[in-house]
Amino acid sequence: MPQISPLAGEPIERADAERLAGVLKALADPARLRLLSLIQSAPEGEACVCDLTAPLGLSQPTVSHHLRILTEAGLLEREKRGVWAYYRLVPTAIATIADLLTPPRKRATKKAR
Amino acid sequence: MPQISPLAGEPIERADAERLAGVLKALADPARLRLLSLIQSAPEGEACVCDLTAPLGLSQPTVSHHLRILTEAGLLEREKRGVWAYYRLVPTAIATIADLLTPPRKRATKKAR
DNA sequence: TGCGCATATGCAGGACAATCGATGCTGTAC
DNA sequence: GTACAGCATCGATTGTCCTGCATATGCGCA
Repeated sequence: MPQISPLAGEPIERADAERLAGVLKALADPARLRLLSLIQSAPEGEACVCDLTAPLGLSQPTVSHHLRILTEAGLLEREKRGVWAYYRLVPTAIATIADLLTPPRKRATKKAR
Repeated sequence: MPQISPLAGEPIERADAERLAGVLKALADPARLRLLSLIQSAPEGEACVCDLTAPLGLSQPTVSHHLRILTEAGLLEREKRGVWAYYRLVPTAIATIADLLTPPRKRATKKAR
């Protein structure tokens, strides 16, 4: 995931706005939010495509499509084991996004970049 | 802004996913992120449309359109003073979104709902 | 009352995205 | 080797979104 300056503080640059919007766009879909939630709450914190189509009520190609978008956004990582493809959350990816949205709370305001 | 259950914890409901995606979709646009940033960093924490068109490089109707979307998402509030319309951030709106994305960190993990 | 400015709305075109069926690819089992 | 299961990709369709132009609305001022 690229380095992005936070939303708070001085006015955000155009390029930063586009990068942040790109990641947020990956998040801004009901199916993808449910995918993240399902994977995160799965037994080992991982799930394969066949486990995800039924709960979502979407076709397998569509689920694959959404998983691809989440992976390219840096939110998921993929591991192929046998015929199955296991997806899991990239550890701090979502928290990083949340931090970019939230103005610095406790810490001293440091001007990044 | 409607009550939404957080992304972490047990699998998110379809309706919650749609609500959260709705707000995120309002955020997931470069022009709107820059609008939020510009307004937040403006002198009094507020700005009128005429202050925002030039920095964005977009037409006035387009800026009005984006401000409308942000307002309807509960992220901005509008106050009409004379011929001008002043927009400011809804105090904790963005932080609330960030909290929904972030799993509980310091606190004991309590399964919400 | 009439004019001008700041903003909002309607409309349309072009670009992008979600979805699915069909198909290709790659391991596994027999 | 052959058949099958899981997954990714392709192509097509449908819908949604961003943007600007034209226009309407509303307010202040002379």
